[in-house]
Amino acid sequence: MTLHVTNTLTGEKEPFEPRDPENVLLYYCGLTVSDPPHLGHARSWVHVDVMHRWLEYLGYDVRHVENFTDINEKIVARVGEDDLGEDEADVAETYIERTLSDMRALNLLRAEVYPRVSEHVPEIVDLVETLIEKGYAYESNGSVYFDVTSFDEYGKLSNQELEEIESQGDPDERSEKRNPADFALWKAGGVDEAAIEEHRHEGAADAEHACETAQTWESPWGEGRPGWHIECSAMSMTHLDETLDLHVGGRDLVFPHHENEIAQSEAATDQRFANYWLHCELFQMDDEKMSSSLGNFVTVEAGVDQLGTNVLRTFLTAGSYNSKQLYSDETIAEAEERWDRLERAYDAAVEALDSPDARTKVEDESLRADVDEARESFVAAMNDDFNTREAQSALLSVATAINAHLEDREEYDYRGLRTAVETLEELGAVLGLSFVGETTGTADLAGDVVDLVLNVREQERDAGNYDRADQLRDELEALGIEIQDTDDGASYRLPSGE
RNA sequence: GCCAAGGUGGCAGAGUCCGGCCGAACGCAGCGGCCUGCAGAGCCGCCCACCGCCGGUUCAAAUCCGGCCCUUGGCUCCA
Repeated sequence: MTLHVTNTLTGEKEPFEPRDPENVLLYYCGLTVSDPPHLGHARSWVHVDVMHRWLEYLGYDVRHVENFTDINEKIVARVGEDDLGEDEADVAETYIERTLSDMRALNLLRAEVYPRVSEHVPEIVDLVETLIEKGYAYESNGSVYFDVTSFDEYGKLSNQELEEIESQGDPDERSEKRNPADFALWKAGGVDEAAIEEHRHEGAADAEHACETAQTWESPWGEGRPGWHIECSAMSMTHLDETLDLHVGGRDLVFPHHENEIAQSEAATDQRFANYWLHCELFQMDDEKMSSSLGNFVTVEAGVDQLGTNVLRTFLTAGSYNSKQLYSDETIAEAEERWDRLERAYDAAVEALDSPDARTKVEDESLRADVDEARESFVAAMNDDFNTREAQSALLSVATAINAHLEDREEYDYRGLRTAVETLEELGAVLGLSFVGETTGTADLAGDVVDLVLNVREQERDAGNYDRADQLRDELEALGIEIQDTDDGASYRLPSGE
């Protein structure tokens, strides 16, 4: 059973074969840092992170590169707003820091490099020059455009015919372009004020001033700024190779961004740009996608604060990366239940392992068989195009096996439980779920205080003062502390997230 | 208009590539039982699906083929 992935280029699910059997080159189209990251971004990040973790689990070394687009009109438009910064670079830096901190909060593995467009202008210029020399691009009024008619396979990723694309070109720019579908590799001059005006928020600097803060670079065609698409080609070639194994990004980038990346890269190198194109589907709000431009987003920061990393990651992987996912209070609540169920079973197993009864030689065949089976189905699910929903199901069935084993039992199967716990830890880690929370000093203290209250409650219960006992339980629950009475005393769970 | 993805139980969401083990997973909600002072958690069991519509292929179709309807995304701001 080997890994299979759905390749947008072919529309087929194919066996994954990296060029080098030991190393995988993974490029992820990162953010334009003009807004705080939202849960839609987090969904893609987490899925890419799970891909990265699974590839490592399979034994590959993963070289993972993820860019930041820090040159963009939308960034310029925010100059002066709040404390974002006084020029384009400041604003970008503010959001890059914010993004990296959000990524840490989501427990993402770090990429090897986070290249920035602003640091790769020379490479971009080189690439553009190559394209001009090879006859794929032309200069016009100080700007450089890619001539789509020169690249026979233009449209192969998004499955469109060139004439269809041509008819949709922006009429305002036709004058400079040979073909309306041609796209800019290099844009002459500074930033267009009108473009800034369009994206300005309240409180931002006026458009004229903002434009003045935007950086321009020298080039063979005069002062100017790089076009949007060329950056990813330049950066992925710089930090990885001319041919990538996996190129991942949001579904909304298929056209024009990825289509153009293919055209300019393959034209320049005569090599296939990426062997596998994977696209993450978007969040579905009521009847539209979540996006920065629609303003209907929840920030990653708010999501982590509200739900905690584990619940959030459970939510974000509750559907396959390449299927749309419904974003609603109900679907979030469901993810919370799924995670809680996992965590409760895990905690119960760990607790049982600590008890003296666990040292027996009882063997529970069905526990062991269920855990083995769960592991197999987890592996099969992940190998089948990173099916995280199925993988979660496998984890949940380990939880059920643990609970069933613990039910009405005097003696435990130590080895069986041990395996179950290790399986949850190991496979959970593939999804970035962490059962062993960091116990901070304050959490320990809180635990001690809760124990104290529970002791008092226990005395009240023994005395038959159930009203008083229930009151204490209600008050603890009002604080988010969940109480469970068991045969040997009450246990509790502190609120998750912290 | 063109391109792409999808329409599966009350909800959510796998399964569709490679037709039979799908008598449709996992979870939530609901119901019954056990446990319990009560509650929760948990266990066992159950309910709910003619798998968008119509036609075809086949011994056999949610899965393959054809047509239709609907939804969503993209069509140069987008993860």
